Amino acid sequence: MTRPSEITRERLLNAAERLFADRGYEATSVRAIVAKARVNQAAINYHFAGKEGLYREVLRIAFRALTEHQLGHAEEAKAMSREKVLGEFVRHQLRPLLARDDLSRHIRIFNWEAVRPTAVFRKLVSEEAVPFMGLAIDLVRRFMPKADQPTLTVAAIWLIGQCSVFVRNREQLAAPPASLVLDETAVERLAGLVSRWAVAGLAQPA
Amino acid sequence: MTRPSEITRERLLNAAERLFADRGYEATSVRAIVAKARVNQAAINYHFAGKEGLYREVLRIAFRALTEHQLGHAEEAKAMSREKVLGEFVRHQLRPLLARDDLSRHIRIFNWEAVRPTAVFRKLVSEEAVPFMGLAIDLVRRFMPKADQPTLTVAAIWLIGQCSVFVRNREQLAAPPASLVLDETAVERLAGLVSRWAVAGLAQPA
DNA sequence: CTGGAATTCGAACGTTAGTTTGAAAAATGA
DNA sequence: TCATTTTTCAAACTAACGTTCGAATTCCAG
Repeated sequence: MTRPSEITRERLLNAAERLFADRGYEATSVRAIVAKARVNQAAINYHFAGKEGLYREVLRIAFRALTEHQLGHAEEAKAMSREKVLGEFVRHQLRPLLARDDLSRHIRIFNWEAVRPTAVFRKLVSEEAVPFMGLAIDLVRRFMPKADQPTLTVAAIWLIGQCSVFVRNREQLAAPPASLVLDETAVERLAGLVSRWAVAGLAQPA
Repeated sequence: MTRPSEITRERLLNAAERLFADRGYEATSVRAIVAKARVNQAAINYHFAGKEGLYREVLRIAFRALTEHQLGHAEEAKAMSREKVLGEFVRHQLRPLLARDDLSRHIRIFNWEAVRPTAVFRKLVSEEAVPFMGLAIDLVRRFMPKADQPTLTVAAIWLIGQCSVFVRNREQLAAPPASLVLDETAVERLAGLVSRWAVAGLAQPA
C-alpha cells in the first residue's frame, strides 16, 4: 500500500463528529456528512467500509481525547488537596456548558450512547473505560478511605452525575421553568456550589 | 361525530409508547408501530394526523403520569420530616432501575428528549413542568431556607441529577468496569447512600 | 332496516436512506 | 515517462421511510 491521501479521511472524521454530536448516529445521513466534508458520496464506504465504520472511528477518537485529558492530570492531582482536586474535576465536567468545542462534542456523542448504546460503543467502553473509572474512584476514596469497593464505585458514578445532569439537560434548563443563565460567571458559581455539595456528601461521617 | 372506536387509538398509543421508549422518535418507524399494535398502516395518520401527532400524545400521557404521581404525594409530604421526604423522592426516582413498567418507559422517553429535544417536547415542558419544579424547589428549600431563588433552582436540578445518572446509564453501569448489580437490595442500599449524600450536601452550613 | 358518517384496509405515492458500480482521474514507484 | 495502484467521481441500485388515496367495511342514529 502506497502513501494514501489523508485529506478526505480527515475531512470526513471532522464533519461526522460534528453531525453525530448534534443529531446522533441514526439521524445523521451519509449524504449530510459528505456534503459537510465536501467529498464524494462514496468516500465513506471507500475509506471506512460504511457508515458504521466511520462512527466507530469517531467514537474511538472522542474516547481517547476525553480520557487522555482526564488522565493527563492524574499525577499532579496527587499533590493537591482532595477538595481542590474535586473542584477541578467538577469544573472540568461543567466546561461543556460554556464552549462548543471538541470536549463538548465528545460528551454530546456519549450522551446519545447513554440512551441507547450501540454495540460498537459497548465494546469500546468495556475495553477502555477502566483507567478513567479508576481515576474517579481514587478521588472519592480520599473522602471515604474506609468504604468498600462497591460503595466506592457507586460514589464515583454519583460524583460524575453531579455535573452531567446540568450538561446533559443544558438546553432544557435554559428554558422555563428553570430558566438558568449559563454565562461564564454563572457556570463558575455553579461549579462552586456543586463542589461544596459533593464534598459535603462524600466527606460526611459514615 | 358519532361514538368512535377507541380500540385502535389505544393500541397505537400503547405500542408507540414502548417503541419510542426503546428506540427514540426518529428510529421508530410507523410500520413498526402499526405492526406491534396490529392495526392498519394508515391508522396513525387517520387518528393522530401523522407520526408527530402520535408522539405528541404519547409525550402528554407520559408527562401527566409522571408529574401526577409526584404531585399526588405533595400534601402528605408536608407533614413528614425533610429527610424522610427526600428519601422517598430518591427512592421513587430510582425505581426505574428495577422495574420495566410504565414509569420506566416514561423516563426513557424523556431521556431521549434530553439529548436532542423536539419542538413538541419543549413546548410541553415549558407549559407543564412548572408545578413539578416547584415541588422539587419546595423540598430543597427545607434544607436551605435562606438561599435565593437561583440557588434553589440549581439545588433542585442537582437533587434530580443525583438519581438520574444511575437511571440513565443503567445499562452501561451493569457492564464492566463498573459492574453494578441492580437487584432489589442493591437498589435499596443505593437509595440509602444517595439520600444521605444529598442530605449532607443540601444541609451543610452555607 | 337503512342511509350517511366513521373507520379500516391494501396499494401506491414520492423521498430519502446506505451502498454498489465502473469508469475517470490522480498519485506512486520503477 | 510509463505501468500500476490508489483515489475520486457521478450515477444508479435496492430498501425503507412517512404519507396519501379511494374503495370496502363497520358503525350508529333515525
